[in-house]
Amino acid sequence: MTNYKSDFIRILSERGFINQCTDIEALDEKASKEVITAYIGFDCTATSLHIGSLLPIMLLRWLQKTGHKPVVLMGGGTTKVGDPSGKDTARPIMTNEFIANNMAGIKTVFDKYLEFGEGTSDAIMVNNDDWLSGLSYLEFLRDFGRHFTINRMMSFDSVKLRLDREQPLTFLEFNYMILQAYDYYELNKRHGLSLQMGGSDQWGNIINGVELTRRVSGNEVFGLTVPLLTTSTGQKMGKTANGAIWLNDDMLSAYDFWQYWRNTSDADVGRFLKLFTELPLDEIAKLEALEGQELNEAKKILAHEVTKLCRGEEAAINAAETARKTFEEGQLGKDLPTFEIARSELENGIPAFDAMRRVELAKSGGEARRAIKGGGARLNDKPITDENQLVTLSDANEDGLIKLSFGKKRHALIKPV
RNA sequence: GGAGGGAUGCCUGAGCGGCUAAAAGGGGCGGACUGUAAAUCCGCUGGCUACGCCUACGUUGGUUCGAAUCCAACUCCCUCCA
Repeated sequence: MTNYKSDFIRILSERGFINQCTDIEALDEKASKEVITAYIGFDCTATSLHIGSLLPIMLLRWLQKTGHKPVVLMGGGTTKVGDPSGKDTARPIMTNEFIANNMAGIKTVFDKYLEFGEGTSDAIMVNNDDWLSGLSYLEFLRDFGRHFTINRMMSFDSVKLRLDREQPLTFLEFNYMILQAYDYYELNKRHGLSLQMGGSDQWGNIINGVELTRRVSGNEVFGLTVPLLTTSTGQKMGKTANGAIWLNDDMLSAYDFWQYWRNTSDADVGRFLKLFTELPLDEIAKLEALEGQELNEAKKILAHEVTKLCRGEEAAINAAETARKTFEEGQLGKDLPTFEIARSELENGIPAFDAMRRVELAKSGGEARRAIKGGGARLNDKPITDENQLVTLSDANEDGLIKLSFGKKRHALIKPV
């Protein structure tokens, strides 16, 4: 490993953030001498980002921590087009209202990771719709279109993937990379940005921007990507039986968020501690060295640290406590998802399969029935043997709660009201 | 504009008149084993209070006792020709 001069590049390198960089030595040199302003773009395709975006966010956080200036680019304009990178079908066109709504949801998460303001290393947020929507087609083609050759565009992975698989790539999507490249030029001009970062799937888009900026304005700017994270089992991160692991708390409870990290595979613990927490490396090295069952302690620390950043310390502590009660003491943790059901209804009894569905452990009655048949459903920790078995008020424990479980890890409570 | 090929469940991909809620693999979920891990083995994988019913094989009609399978039109895609 090379000895980097700047804190920024050195830390990224030590922690495993760097996948590719246009010119790491020159960037390091620059970062060691002056405050660099760097940005990452975020698509507005959903009302919240999920943990797939956490790595880029941590990147911005380290940037700020090492004295540089982060710029969060909301893709309000580019989301109207849709990034074809890594996708083998076009995404449906999203309405402007939908995009605006998504952007509002996504914005909230950044306050937790970055300091916004007017100071030299304070973060700012910009929206590329501000300059993209007003572009005049013909002028844009003459000023910027001439810098792109089709020959070269065809050689990018995002394009090749579609062509190789004989999937259609519309002209709309084909233009995405040009718009993103233009973003870089525009941000360099407006705010003096000299570094664009992103996931490794953005490499092609990023170097297009680097080149466009150099050709049009003659400025040397940089690009840097983080690895596309997969778990050691080769899965993309962030999917579970319940859905995606969202960053926004109204989309996923802190308990479920905590649990996701607690369930990290052994082989991933060290890597994730380096990437997703800010613990010192020597401490991580100790945790990583734990073996067998003891590694579970490292997973709890991982879960705590990540949850603390994203959801706050109190939420992290509560989640840990609920998990401890649920798994280590076999009791009921108060953060388990709780559903209110009318007393009168419970007096008559609700069939077990229906109760499973009502507390959202199963998506359908059929799924609940299958779980029961397969021996994976439990009422107050006792296996449910008959799918029509009634859940009644008499199943409530001393605190007046009824516990239903789907598998060993997913639990929910019924509160009679 | 002309000629051919294609569209199947979360994905890949068989089926080409009844035995097909649709082979096989992947993924996912559950169980056993464990450490709330991995690997391995086993089961499940459209909906419905359910030995039955309903919706499904691009869309809409048609042929037939019966269609994912045959016919027609349409939509979208691919390849070749102009």
